[in-house]
Amino acid sequence: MRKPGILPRSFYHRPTLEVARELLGKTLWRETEEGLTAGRIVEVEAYLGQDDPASHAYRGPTPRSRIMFEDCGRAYVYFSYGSHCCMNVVTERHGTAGAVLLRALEPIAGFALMRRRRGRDRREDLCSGPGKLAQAMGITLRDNGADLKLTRSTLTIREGRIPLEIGISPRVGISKATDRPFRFFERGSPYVSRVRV
DNA sequence: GTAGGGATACACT
DNA sequence: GTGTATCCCTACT
Repeated sequence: MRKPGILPRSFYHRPTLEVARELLGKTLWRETEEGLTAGRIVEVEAYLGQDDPASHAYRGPTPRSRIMFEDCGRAYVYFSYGSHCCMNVVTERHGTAGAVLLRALEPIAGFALMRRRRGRDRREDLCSGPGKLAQAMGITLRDNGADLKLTRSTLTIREGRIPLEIGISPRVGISKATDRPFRFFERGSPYVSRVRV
């Protein structure tokens, strides 16, 4: 399969909310020994730094959140609720924390492999949530820090078809700063996570 | 509606 | 070093 061009550093080196909105429609590509999987980003959430109580970076850098303060265009992967990994994309300049959580993908390649990893058949069940998409793409804590901008990387973000209409809502699954409209999704997509808006 | 699961951060000793 | 509250969730009932 022919792959689109990789997003450059300048794409990530901007305010997090801007990057979050523009990540919609871009494509995430993953290559492993098992094969290729890819999906189009249809739902994201922005997490800021010191100003954002819902962010892992809120209390400054820790061993886990350190990467959010560093080089942009890398993956921040964390382990959650005992069984799932979630993938974020680091934004902003070095020293300023920011990341965009990838919440849902529209599968575009490697359907069989995604189904095998997920143990689910329906396309809507493969990547419709942050834990689900990490599982479908084979993303684990070992991918924490992976550079998404390098051709030789097995995890990359590339160009894609931009959405017709973008929806905005508060973030889900958080207990602090629940009023901020930091969730962006492709309106009408059957592949977004099934949470109330 | 809720069980499950493990890493993380921080308050303590 | 130990205790414990929390968590950017999923799958099942």
